[in-house]
Amino acid sequence: MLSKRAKYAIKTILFLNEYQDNKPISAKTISSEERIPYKFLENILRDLKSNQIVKSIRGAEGGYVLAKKPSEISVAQIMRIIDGPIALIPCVSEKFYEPCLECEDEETCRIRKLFAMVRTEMVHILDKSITDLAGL
Amino acid sequence: MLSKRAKYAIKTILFLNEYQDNKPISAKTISSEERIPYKFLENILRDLKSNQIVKSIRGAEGGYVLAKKPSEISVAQIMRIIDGPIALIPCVSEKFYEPCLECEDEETCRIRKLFAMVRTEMVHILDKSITDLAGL
DNA sequence: TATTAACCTATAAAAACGATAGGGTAATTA
DNA sequence: TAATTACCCTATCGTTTTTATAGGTTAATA
Repeated sequence: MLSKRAKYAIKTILFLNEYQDNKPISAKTISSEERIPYKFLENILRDLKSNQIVKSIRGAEGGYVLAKKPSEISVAQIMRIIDGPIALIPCVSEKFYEPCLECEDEETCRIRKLFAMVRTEMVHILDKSITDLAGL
Repeated sequence: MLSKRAKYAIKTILFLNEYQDNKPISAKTISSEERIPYKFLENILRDLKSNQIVKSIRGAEGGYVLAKKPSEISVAQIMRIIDGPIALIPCVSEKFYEPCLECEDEETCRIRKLFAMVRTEMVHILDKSITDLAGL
C-alpha cells in the first residue's frame, strides 16, 4: 500500500501544478485545501525540496513552486523519494536493489521472475508525468 | 513491499507443489527446508488452511497438502489472504474496497485513475497460477 | 518592526511486522 | 495403552515504521 505521506506528496504536486500562476503557494494553503496536517506537510515538502521536485521561497508572500516542468516530474519519482522502492521485493528493484537473504539463486527463482514482471508493468504506468496525469 | 509472511506463504505453496507425492509434508520439514521460523510458519499455515489453500492431516505422519489443484491457486490469492489488498490505494481495490476519507469525487480523481491502471496490470500478472509459475 | 512563512530538531502515539512461548488435541505406531 | 508425532490455538513481545505534534529559528516583506 501507498503510505499517506506519498499520497499527500502526490496531491501536493498536483495542487501546485494546477493552481500555480507565477506566485508561490504556502504550505498553509496546501494544508487546508488538501486536508493535510500542516506540520506533516512541512516535513514532506522538505523531502520534495531536497530532491529538487519543488523550490521554496521564504518570508511573507513565500511558499512553494515546482522545481521543474510538470512533464519532467513523474509519480514514480515522488513515490521513490517518499516510500522507497516501487518493486514488491528488493531483489527486483531497479533503484533500491538488495539481494534476498534466503535466496539461493536469483537466476532460477520463480518468485523473482514473477515480481520482476510486476515491477516492469508498475513502473511503466507510474513513470507517467504529472502532465500525462491531467489527461486521464 | 511484500511482507515476509506473504513471501513465506508463497514459498510454502511452491514447496508443497513441488515435493508432494501423496504424503503430507510437515510444518517442521517446510520450516527447515525453506528456512522459515517454525512457529511463524504454523501461524501462516493456519491462515492458508482457513482459506482452503491447504489441507492438514493431524497426528504422526501428518502434515500439509494443497487443498486444490495448483492450476487453481494463484499468487494473488495467497497475497490477499496474507497481506490484504493488492491495490496500492484502497479506493481501487477489487476485494477490499474502501473509500478514501479525504477524497471528494472518486469519478474525477486522477490519482485514482492512475492507480486503477496499476492495479489492473498487477492483478493481471499475479493471477497466474502456481502451475504457470513453474513455466517462467 | 510586525507579520508571514519557510526551516529545523526532537519527541510521541499508534499501528504493523516479525517472531516467540506455552500449552492443548488428534492420530499413529510400538 | 503409552509414547511420539505433529497439528491447533491464544497470547505476548520487541522492534520498526507510520503518522503525526511541539516548539522554536531564520528569512523576507509590507
